[in-house]
Formats: sequence, C-alpha cells, structure tokens
Amino acid sequence: MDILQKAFELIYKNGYQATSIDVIIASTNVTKGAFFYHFKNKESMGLALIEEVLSPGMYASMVRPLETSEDILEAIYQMMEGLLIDNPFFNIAYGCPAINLIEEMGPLNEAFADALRKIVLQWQEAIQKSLYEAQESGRIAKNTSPQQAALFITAGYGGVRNMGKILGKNCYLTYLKAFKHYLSTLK
Amino acid sequence: MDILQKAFELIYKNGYQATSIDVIIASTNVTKGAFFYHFKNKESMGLALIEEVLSPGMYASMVRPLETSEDILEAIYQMMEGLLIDNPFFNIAYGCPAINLIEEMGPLNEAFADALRKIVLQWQEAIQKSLYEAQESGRIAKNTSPQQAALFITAGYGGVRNMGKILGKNCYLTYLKAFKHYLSTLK
DNA sequence: GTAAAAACATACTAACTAGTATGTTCTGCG
DNA sequence: CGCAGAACATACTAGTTAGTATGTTTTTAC
Repeated sequence: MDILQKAFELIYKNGYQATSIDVIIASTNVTKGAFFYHFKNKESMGLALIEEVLSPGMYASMVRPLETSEDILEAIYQMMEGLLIDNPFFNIAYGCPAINLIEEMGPLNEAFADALRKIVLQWQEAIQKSLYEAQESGRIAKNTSPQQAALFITAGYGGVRNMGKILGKNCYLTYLKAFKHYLSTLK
Repeated sequence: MDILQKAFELIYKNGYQATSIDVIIASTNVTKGAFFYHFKNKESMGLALIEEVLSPGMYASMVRPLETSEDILEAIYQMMEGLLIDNPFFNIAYGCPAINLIEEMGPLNEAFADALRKIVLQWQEAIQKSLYEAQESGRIAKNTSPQQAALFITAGYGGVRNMGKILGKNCYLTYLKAFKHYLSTLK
C-alpha cells in the first residue's frame, strides 16, 4: 500500500498531527474516498503505518544487526553507527521517526503508545539478551546489568536523535565517540 | 505575564502546534484582542515562552545544581535525579518541555531552534566545565573527554524523557542506576 | 452476461484555525 | 477636567481540518 509509505514520509518530516489527510492524498494519486475506504479514520492509518512501515524498518536496523555471535560490543556499536550515519532513509534534521512518534503521540493516544512500546521493548530486549549471553560466555565483564545497559543505550539513541535536530551532524559524531568509550567500559 | 505560564502548561501537555490560541485564551481570562496586543503572532508568543518561562526554569534545574566545588559526579547525579524524580512541575507522561519543543519545532522553525539550542549548549557547557575542572584538580580521571561526556549525558537525559512517555516511571529508576554506574567509570 | 459487492471518486459539512477590523475602556498627564 | 495613547474586548474572515453522503467504476461470482 503505497499511501502508507508516502504518509510515513510526510509524517516523518512534519509530525503526525500536522500532516493532514488532504495533504497525504494530494501527494499521492489517492482520493479521499479511497482513503476512507481503506482506513476507518486517521488514527487507524497511523497505527497501520506503525505496524507495516515503521516496525519492520526499525527491526531491520535495530535488532537484526545484533544477530551475530562474534564481538557483541562491536555489533552494538555498528548498529548505532548504522542507525545514525549510514541509514539513507533518515535525515538528521528530522530525527528518528519512531522517537518522533513517541514524543508526539505517546502521551495523547494509548494505541499509538502500545504499538511504539513494542518496538522499543523489542530493541531493548535484543540488546539485553546479547549482553547477557556475552557475559555468560565470558566475553565481557559481569559487573554491569544487561537490562540497565540496554536501557541506557537506547535512551542515548533517542536523546542524540533529538539533539541532532538542533545541533546537526557534529553531535552524532561526538556522541559516537563517547558511545564507543562507554561500550569499552563494559568489557 | 500569566498567559505565558498557562500557554506553557498547555503546550507542555499537548504540543505547540496542537495548542490553539483559542484554547489558550479560553483557559485564561484573556481575550483575543489582548493576546494579539501583546504578541505579534503565535510564533512570537512561543519564543517569549521559551525565553521567559522555559529557559529560566531549565537553567535552575540543569545548571545551578552544578555550581558546587565538592564532588562533581555526585552533583551531576543529583541534578539528573532532581530533573527526573524531584521536579514537581514535570510529569513523566509529558516528558520534558524543552525536549518536546526541540522534537516538534526544531526542524520546522529556525527561531525556535536557535532559542532551544542556547538552552542545550548552556547545559552541556556547564557539565563540560565541571568535568574539566575536576580533571584538572585531579578529582576524576583524565581518560574521558569532558565534551564527549557532557554530550553523552545530556543525550541520555533527552532519551529517557522520551522513553518515559511510554514506559513510565520504572524506566527512570532503571536509567538512574545505569547512569550512576556510568558516572563511576569517570572516576 | 449480469448482479452484487468491492474499490474507488466528488462534493459537501461542521468545527476549528490564525489572524484582523473595529470597536470600547482604562490610565496617566497637563 | 479632557484627551491621547495604552490596554484591552467583540465580531468577523478566509483557510483548513477530519469525516460523510452520495455517487460511479471496477472486479468477482455464478
């Protein structure tokens, strides 16, 4: 469904509430009748967008890079660098689409919050599991809680995405250096 | 100016664009004529709100707690705990008003971005300076860049504020534990 | 081939939006 | 007092919003 992809791009740049249905359909070749035939209302389109566009994309960038049995700290770093630097769909000025939606809709709509929470928890659990297994197999030290570290890492990501909107690419690069240093303390 | 305080509260909860002038004036005893007598337009009210309400409040919670010559790591931790837990004006579900505005308006309005960047840089520089001085006087190790650490710390704050919106208070508490552990690696 | 249902398209509506036009009231000053 | 400007108040406007009502076309089932 092409309309979800276009809606995703518009909402990524302008926010969910600020992106009107009229603008979405004007930028595709879909009429209002077709829109409301496929979606009960704007909210259900937003939820479909999270499920069908955002979630799969986030999973590919956040969780899959961790599916390695090699150096897990390196994998975590590569995942972060991939998200911040290499991802061609994201724009520093617009941040992360998932973080944006959490920020805007988390407090306003419980269904949005539920769908977004799933993405975040999935990511945290993947990091946590990786760290735990590395600890068990003796590849990294056991003096850090995997759960705490996973939350700490994901929080850092959300924050630097926010900061990048006003400070630009430089803060991504500085952040990555600090992040690498942090990861080295987990060894 | 009482209207700025009320507008601040409404925007904190609902976002800047989603808070209409009509709603602001309806929740105060100010009419539209008075509103547009005091502010050229909605944008200039938003900017006044940042300068006169948000900036002073943020400075008091973010920078002033660092004005100590004692244990700087403890001061940084207390600042973070004060921001996340003790601040009676903030609500976990609504996050941090400054972070919210950066997220929503940073990409859309250069004047907003400038005003918000000032707040963030002021905070980062205060942390950076504290860490640098502690390093110079030998109270903490010199193996970490104060600039990188300051950015890392502020990013973490923004991120956990975002995450708290969907994960609730528990993630604040877990974050603070991880944060304390991180600070201990700077010793 | 035709009837029914799916998949649209067009024109509308009621509520809301920032902002304006045009008034009125208050407040200090000579 | 009187009068000028500051400080409001009220009524309006043009544009936008999500959603609907009512159509038409396209596909599917038999």
